[in-house]
Amino acid sequence: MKIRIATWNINSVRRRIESVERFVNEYKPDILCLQETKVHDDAFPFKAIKAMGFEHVEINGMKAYHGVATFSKIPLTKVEKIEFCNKGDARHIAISFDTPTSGEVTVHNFYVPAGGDVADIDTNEKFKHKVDFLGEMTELFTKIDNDSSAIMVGDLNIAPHENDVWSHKQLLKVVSHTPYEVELLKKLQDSLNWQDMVREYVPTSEKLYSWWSYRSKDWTQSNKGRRLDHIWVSQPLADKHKGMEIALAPRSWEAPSDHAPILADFVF
DNA sequence: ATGGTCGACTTTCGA
Repeated sequence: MKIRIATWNINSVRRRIESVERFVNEYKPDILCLQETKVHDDAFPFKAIKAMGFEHVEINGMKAYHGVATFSKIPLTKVEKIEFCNKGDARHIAISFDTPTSGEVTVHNFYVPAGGDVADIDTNEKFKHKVDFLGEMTELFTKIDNDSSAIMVGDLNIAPHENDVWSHKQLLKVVSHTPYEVELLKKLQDSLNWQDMVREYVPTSEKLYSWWSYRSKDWTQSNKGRRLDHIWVSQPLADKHKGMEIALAPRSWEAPSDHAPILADFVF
């Protein structure tokens, strides 16, 4: 059973529905996880997504902000949406499906709060939200059995390694790369002994990014990126993935998202 | 140069 899973912060699914369609046609994911859909469930473009071949469309949205969605061509055995931090926002959706070799596999789709501009929980409510959110995620995965088959994808809004950002020194105090956030991400990774799948394919000695700011005339020329998007797998799946790609082409499509999609191939 | 650009039922905020 070959399965291709993709994750993409789309920055408004309605503004970029044509890009989603092009991405599906060209990269052919079996499961597609989107973040920042920015649309209330009542206005979600269901028909367009189903027309792309996804029979199963699971959404968790809110008006104007945040929102995640997971589309699947594979029948689902379970769907779960967890509300973190009791703030009424929509940042998680999990789907499960059956496999011949790994039992039931669960794919968690996350959009972690960006955290605002100042890395201080006392003066910046958004940063406190980010810290609390990561804490609740860690708590959740600590409770889950280490033998379970789990995949976590999404925009975690943290670039942990020195080569996950264009300049380690210049970003040390910038939210997304502060030592405190990196420490919290490490705790999250330890909670289920997650494998950072993407870095299995590109060693930490090499620069690797998935996001480039809109505030740059030519993102390819300045190449001031950060690796904010991730795919992690639990230990039972550590040898089930067969390939990975950060798809750079969609970042140059017309009216692009500021994030590039990431693809992961599995054989179960 | 403390800039710059996106998207959202918007004249401002979140990213």
